[in-house]
Amino acid sequence: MSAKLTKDHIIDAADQLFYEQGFEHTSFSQIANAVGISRGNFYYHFKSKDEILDAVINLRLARTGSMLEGWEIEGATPADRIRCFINILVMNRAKIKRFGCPVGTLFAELAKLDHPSKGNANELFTLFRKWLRWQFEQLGRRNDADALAMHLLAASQGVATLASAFQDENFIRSEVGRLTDWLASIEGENNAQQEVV
Amino acid sequence: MSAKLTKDHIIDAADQLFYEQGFEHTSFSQIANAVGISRGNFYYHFKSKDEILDAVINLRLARTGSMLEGWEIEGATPADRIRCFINILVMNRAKIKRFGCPVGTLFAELAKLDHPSKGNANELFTLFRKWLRWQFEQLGRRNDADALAMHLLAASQGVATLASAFQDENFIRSEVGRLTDWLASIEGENNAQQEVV
DNA sequence: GACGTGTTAGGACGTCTGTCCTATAAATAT
DNA sequence: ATATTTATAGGACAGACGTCCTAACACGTC
Repeated sequence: MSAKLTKDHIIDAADQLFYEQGFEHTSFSQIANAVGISRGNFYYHFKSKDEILDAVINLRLARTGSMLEGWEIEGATPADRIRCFINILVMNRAKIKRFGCPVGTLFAELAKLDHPSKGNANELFTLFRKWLRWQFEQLGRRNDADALAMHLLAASQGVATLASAFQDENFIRSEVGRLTDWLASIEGENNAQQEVV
Repeated sequence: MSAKLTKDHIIDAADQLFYEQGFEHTSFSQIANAVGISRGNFYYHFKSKDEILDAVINLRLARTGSMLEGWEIEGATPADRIRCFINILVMNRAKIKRFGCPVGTLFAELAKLDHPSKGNANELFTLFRKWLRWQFEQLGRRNDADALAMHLLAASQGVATLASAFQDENFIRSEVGRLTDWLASIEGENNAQQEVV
């Protein structure tokens, strides 16, 4: 098998296991079993477990970037694009219920470990934050776009945490409803302002 | 030293270390060092690490219960009591920034480990949920008290997560402002309703 | 067919973990 | 003062971990 393929398989398997079990709780043996290679083969592809973690984070960053680009095309208006973000809570509700938010839970773990890659993991949050800020700016909220982005990010993190704690998918739906209404009210305010101007 | 005291010291030290480093990442050696006893002495007080975890959770449950009882006395109105809850975000902002919310991060870790004590840890959330629900009921929101309680819980979890991720205490302050306004609007609605009736 | 590079399997190494045993010291009761 | 319970220290134990070495396989190229 080509090295590139095996390496990608390792990263994919690690990505999933880190999400479901956490980084520290996942062992080389488990990843090796998932990929179907021997434990000793890792050193050829990665010098350490931390290198795998970095690769996983980079993978997630790339995938997140693609997703955001996709929404840029999919959503006609800034509000539509923000709704894409809000709706991932519903789309991924089953996994969120079981394992929480991939971004939030990874960061929380690395923060407790005070792990060197904590900063890299944080880039995932930053990616969403900047994208959302940009959308709110386009929506006409230039003064408080960042605050709105942070508020929305925090709301989605909270929803994911509680949905997981109480094993409640309906809570996701109802809070997504709230957020959608909140966004609509912002949209309305802005349109009203534009009409006035 | 009396057994009771040593046991309490162990639980206290474990409580702190579990919060700062996580449950799995904290070893017996670390707890022993913190307390100033030998590693081998644990077995006399606790049969396993999981037993220490349960003791820590019970300690947190007891402390949380006392805190809620205190707010019951401290706050004159239901809204005042809910404001006590909102304000712990500001009170504990330094620790939240460094280690996140003690309730949320512990649950997230145990959920990933699929640990038997996951349910016990969840009781911490339930304690807050029921107390908040009761306050919203007293505030006159009998129909949606639980939804409001969940919403407020989720909001505080999200604030804690992002404050930790972005190392931003100001974000805690601004979101607490938002939540206080939100609560005031609920209070206002309810008073208006009462005036109508 | 021999060669060299890229890739893999298997296992050794030292370290750390939670668990558990046993001997000793301290405290209490008789 | 002696006996008995309570509490502690120290270390043994097996297992798991991440790391790393080495031999062998698969592959094109000469």
